[in-house]
Amino acid sequence: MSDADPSSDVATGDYRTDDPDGPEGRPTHHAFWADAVADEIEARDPEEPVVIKGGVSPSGVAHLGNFNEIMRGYFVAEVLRERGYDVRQVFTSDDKDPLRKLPRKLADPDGNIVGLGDVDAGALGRNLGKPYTSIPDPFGEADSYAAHFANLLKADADRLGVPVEMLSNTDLYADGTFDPVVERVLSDVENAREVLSKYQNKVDEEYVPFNPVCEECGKVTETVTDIDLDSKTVDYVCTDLTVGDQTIDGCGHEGTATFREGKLPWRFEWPGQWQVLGVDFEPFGKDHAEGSWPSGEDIARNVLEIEPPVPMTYEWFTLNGEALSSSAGNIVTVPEILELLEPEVLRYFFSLDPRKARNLDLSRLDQLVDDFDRFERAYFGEVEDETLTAVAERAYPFVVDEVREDRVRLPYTFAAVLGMTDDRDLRVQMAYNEGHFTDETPEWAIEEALERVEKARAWAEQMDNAYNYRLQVEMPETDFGDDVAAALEDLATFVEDGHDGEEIQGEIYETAKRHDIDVSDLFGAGYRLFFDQTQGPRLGEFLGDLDQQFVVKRLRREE
RNA sequence: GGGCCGGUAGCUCAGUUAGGGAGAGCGUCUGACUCUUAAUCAGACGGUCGAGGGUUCAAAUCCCUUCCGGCCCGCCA
Repeated sequence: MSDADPSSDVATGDYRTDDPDGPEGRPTHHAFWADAVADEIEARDPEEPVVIKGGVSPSGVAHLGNFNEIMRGYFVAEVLRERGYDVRQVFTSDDKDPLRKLPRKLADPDGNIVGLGDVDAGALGRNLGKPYTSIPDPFGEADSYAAHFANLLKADADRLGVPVEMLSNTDLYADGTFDPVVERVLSDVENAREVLSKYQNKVDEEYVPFNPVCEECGKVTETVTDIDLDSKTVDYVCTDLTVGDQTIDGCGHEGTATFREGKLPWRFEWPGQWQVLGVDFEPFGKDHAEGSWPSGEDIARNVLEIEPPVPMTYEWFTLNGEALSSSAGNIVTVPEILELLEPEVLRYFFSLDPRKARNLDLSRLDQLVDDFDRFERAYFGEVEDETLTAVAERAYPFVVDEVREDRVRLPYTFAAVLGMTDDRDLRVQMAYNEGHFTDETPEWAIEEALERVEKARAWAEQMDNAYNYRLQVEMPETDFGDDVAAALEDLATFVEDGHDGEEIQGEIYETAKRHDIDVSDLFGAGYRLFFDQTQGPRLGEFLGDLDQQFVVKRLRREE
């Protein structure tokens, strides 16, 4: 590609494999995007282990969007492993970056979002400008602010069953891993300037692409006054750091730093990671597609003289129709979403085409789960949809921990109905009655299916939606007319005589007719008695599943 | 202003590489089940494929123009 041209055929997210040397002489079509990416990596004949990287700057909250960095790479890693490659998936925490401004929200060690007011904000404020790894963990548990954040991400990756190796940029500088890159950039500083200046206006003849950490105040500095390649040190002045419209004061100290006591600016650091880690593939958000990627590619080739990794741009997704924003509170974390659905459903979400911006609508999680269930059935050949089946055949095994055909999925909204009662036996019975379980269903499948009930129940409660009904253990307050009361008594007798749910459902209509009351009034009375609401699930069949004596007593309004 | 990506049914999306029948699920409506009440079953409705033009025997798909949304084009990451 043209060096000055920021557009790139690969960075656009167009990952068709188009290898002119391919034996077929034309692109191979893949149903699953990760296969196409894997083709591209394979075509480069990579050394093993193949390295797949992701990375972010530790911001304070590990939200679902950050997970693109891990999950997109995960699918490519799995495809390559299946093809017989040894694959190493790494995640770099860009933790030598300075804290530039106070985060408005943080995640506590359990992943819960808390405000700045819940921690010592003053202590954080005094650390502005220092590397994240030099700042104490606001929650006092991890080694540093950066470590706290990295722990959260690692825990989330574990929850999703993704084996990823966490790497600290700070460590990579400290242990000398980055030495060759820093030496290269600083020994060829004019060329480095020239390349970067195509992308950044601020690069002038004074610009030195290295930011020493001030030995006096600990802040990341920007003013290098001299480079000594022989002793591998730079001289610097700790000047003010401008961040947007804010200024972080420098201490004015003049000192000398080794190549390990500072950091490269991001535009060099990223390609530097590719070099020292031997990165073969890296997904990145669309914000990088037209900024860092073109410059990174250029720097890799023309400053470091390495081949950049296969890139892939992923679209951002929105949450409930709005951009993810921790400051605006429009955020969801992995632990939060795992309260509402199973890990495999979340993995499925990330297996979808990365080019498409997707909206994660929590109020319609049932749709996502239904889609997953259908995807799963397609894998087992139970869906008449060739396209979906083709994708499922490739992607499904990477989405679930284990492929097991006997698995039972209760439809999510049905699971929400089961969640109206805490009685496990009742839940199982209702699922039997609906044919989701049979005598053939293994016990483990029942156990796993029931886990979705807890998720769907949490969803119904959090969304306070049409499934948020609770079977009332205590008798609700009622105020029925004589005719309704008489009808309820009739119904109680009917139930007492022993009838199944279907019969009870029919009898509700009959009883209402006999007593010359509106059917809706009788249903309303039933919903009041059992749910303390004006509506609810299909009443007769629900009652048929409950304990008979309980139903009879409740209909008679006895405690 | 320039560039990149996206726009297909009410919702969520597949289909766009390599031109040929406009699709799925959910929702909605109707009906069935002794039954207006969210878990069953059947059927139907529903889209000028963002818009306009071009190429073609044939365009959601290729080309041009254009509208809308997101992102990049300061610094930083």
